[in-house]
Amino acid sequence: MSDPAKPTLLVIDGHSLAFRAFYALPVDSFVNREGQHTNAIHGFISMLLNLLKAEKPSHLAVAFDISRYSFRTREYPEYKGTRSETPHEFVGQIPLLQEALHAMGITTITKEDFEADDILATLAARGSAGGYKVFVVSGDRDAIQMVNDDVTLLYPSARGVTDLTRYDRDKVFERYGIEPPQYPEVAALVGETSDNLIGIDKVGEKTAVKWINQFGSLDAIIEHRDEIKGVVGDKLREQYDRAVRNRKLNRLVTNVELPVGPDDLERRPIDVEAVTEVFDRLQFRTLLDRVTALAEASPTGSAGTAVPSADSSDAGGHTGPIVRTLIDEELAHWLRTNASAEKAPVGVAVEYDPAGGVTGLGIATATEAVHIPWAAGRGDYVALEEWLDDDSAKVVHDAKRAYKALKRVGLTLTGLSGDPRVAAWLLRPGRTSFALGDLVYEHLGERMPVADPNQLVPAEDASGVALDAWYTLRVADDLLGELDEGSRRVLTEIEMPLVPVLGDMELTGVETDQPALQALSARLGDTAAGLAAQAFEVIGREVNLGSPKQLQEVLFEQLQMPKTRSMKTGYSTDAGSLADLQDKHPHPFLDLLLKHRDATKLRQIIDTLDKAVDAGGRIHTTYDQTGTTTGRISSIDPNLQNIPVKTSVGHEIRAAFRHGRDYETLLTADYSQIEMRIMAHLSGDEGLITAFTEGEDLHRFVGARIFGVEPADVSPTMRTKVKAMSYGLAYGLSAFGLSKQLRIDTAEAKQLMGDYFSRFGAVRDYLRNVVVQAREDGYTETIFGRRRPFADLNSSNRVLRDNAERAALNAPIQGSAADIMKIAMLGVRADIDERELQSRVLLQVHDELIVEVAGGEVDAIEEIVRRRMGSAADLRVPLDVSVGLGESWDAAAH
DNA sequence: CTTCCAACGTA
DNA sequence: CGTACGTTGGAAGC
Repeated sequence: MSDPAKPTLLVIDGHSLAFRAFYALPVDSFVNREGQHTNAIHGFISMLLNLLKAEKPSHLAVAFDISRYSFRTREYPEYKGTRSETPHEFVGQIPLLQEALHAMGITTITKEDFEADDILATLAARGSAGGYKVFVVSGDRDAIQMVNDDVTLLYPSARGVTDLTRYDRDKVFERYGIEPPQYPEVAALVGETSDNLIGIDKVGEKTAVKWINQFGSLDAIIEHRDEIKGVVGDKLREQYDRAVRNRKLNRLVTNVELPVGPDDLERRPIDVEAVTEVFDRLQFRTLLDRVTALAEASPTGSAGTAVPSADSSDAGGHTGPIVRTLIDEELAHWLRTNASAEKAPVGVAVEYDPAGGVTGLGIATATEAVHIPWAAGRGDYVALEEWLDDDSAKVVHDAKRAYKALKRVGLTLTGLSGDPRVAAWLLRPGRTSFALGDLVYEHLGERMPVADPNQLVPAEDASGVALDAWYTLRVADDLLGELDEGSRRVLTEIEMPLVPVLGDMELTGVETDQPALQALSARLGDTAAGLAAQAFEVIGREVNLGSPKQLQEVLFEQLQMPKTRSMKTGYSTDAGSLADLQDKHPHPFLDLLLKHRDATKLRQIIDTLDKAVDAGGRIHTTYDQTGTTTGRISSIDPNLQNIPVKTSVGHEIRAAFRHGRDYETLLTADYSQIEMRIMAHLSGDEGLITAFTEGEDLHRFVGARIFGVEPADVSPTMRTKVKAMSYGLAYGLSAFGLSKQLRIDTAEAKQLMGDYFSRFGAVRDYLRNVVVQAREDGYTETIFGRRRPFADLNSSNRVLRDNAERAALNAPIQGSAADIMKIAMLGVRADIDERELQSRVLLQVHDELIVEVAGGEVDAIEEIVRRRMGSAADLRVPLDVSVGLGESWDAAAH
């Protein structure tokens, strides 16, 4: 333990420790979803957290080398010359580590022309002179010279980076038999292979220590070199200049000019929001927990607490609200006084029961919070019901969930003005958690009280939901303040009005022909079984055809097929690879396997749908309003946005989605080529705009321009190529990718791309500019101001950077399309409500809406849908909408 | 029992 | 070496 009377300074050699960590942890076990290796960062942070806990330093800094070059390499170019290339997996981890450290409030220091150890030595010297107890963490043995009564070296052992050996004066003496300042003299005599410093031949540690103890210093040894007998004496006399040079180079500089001194390194609060962002990106879950736990424990020293404590009497300036339970007239009065339409928004939270019902409500202003027990069928909540359904502004976390739960118990939630979940998503769509507690912690720096998990029955006072409402309001305020104006408008004008629209779509569900699904499943089951039997016959044994591992055995060992694309776990057996194999090495097993996979996959999809059918024969999906990074909604449980369509079985599946008994038909409406139209709009490319305003068939028109023929003479092959090219553009497709997809050679693909861009140059300019702009701004923006931040556009890791560039290229296009569809949905809903029609939108599949049309409303709905979808945005090209009618989703397709 | 991966469905 | 998603079974880790 450190002396409580003395401040403790901890200084770390960032590069050497990160490098140790890199070799201590398996590279392949630490890769984030973007392919960035993180093992060095993980190991380093883990070590750091252990140190913070164990040593509780009051002052802290991490020093980094700027480059491999320093005054030492100028003096002796061979210095560290034997070091090999930095492994590519290590590249890029250092900047990320520095980012993580900054988020943790830790100072990092670099100094041109010096090595990190010189910085450490300087800080250690100043710290020790300034009355600090100093810990130096370095993986470089030269750091031993810094050790004295105030300075302890923590040196990583061979076992790993978290296992540090403490070298104080006694330990150094015990290990080397000398005092710390003498260590570099020993090292100078012996040499240091890792630094490419060659010592005196035949002199090892034993000899060097013996001489030092005998003569007192390196200078004295050299002075008395004639007294040393034997071969080593000869070598010393021959080579002593080596020791002199080594000593010059391994002397750490203790007076580097630094912008900071020990006193400036007082530990600062951890920026939990920033840490969460960085760790999310790195996919450090347990480390995030450890850091936040540390932030809560609050560091030592007078820097203050890392975060205001949840204790409301503490810092942060917030005292807890007055919590009361109100019903009847008292509640009515409270609502009139505190939560009318003229007042500021209030927070609302719902207490859900496990079945999806409601057991209570919380409503809160900035200073007061009210708990309302709810029991279905009680008649004394008239004022509450009216208030919920009026225009007074309500802020609700996960508003869609609340809207649905309340609607199920007969309450309508209106006036939704904000949702911290959605706001946090708009601020940073890539984040992993949108839980209220996490948002509160990050943005307010407070821990929400959690219910005691050991308590089976919730507390009697049930103030929990009232406090939820209070925190909801406060965190929503904070988030709103962080949003830029464009994002705020997306929140209030698109996302919040969309909540009830999506909620009603989910509650309504879609009618399903369950017997048809089951029959289809059985049929595919038979098919699959037959195919499996044949496949087993062909290979003479039974294997699990669904196991990539067992398939690899069959294909590459038993059947000796040529190796396919290699993966982490072996060689790929995906459909593309199998098709390639069939070309090179035809075998009946391959075809049977592909067909079997097809049948089982479809059956699995059908069975999933079958299980999701409710008692009323309908399937209810849940739309995740915060599920994507681009602005789209996603669909879960079940996912109705990936129902097969391309194959004949796909059509049969879609034929099982039908209109309800009391409705006349299904109507599907979809945007044609919306993303290409958005590209035309955003790029302002005259050619592309003309294609959309004049051309009958986009790809034919574009093909005619590219190949220099009349539209009528564009062959199907030409059209296919142009279509692939056009669609690929918005995804950042390369010539290589295009050639692979079209099975043409790269030269032809390059030619095609060149021809395309020579005719539609503004498209290329636009796509380039998106990336340039995003690199500058750090984010992309849709037509409506929805932002998506990008962290890796300036990454030194090419894979990361390229991936980020393609995503940045696509984000404004995909995102604007998503915005347009959402605006259209709001318009359709507004018209249906206004005209009191009975028809209802059931599903959204990114560029398609499926509507269940009530009797006699077909014409009205078609008009509404066409008009609202067609006018959702005012672009330089028309938005084309195609509409189909039919008794099933399949029949209504077009 | 949980987490990861390969594979594959959609726009 | 093409963006954005969700679900699945098997394998591997606990």
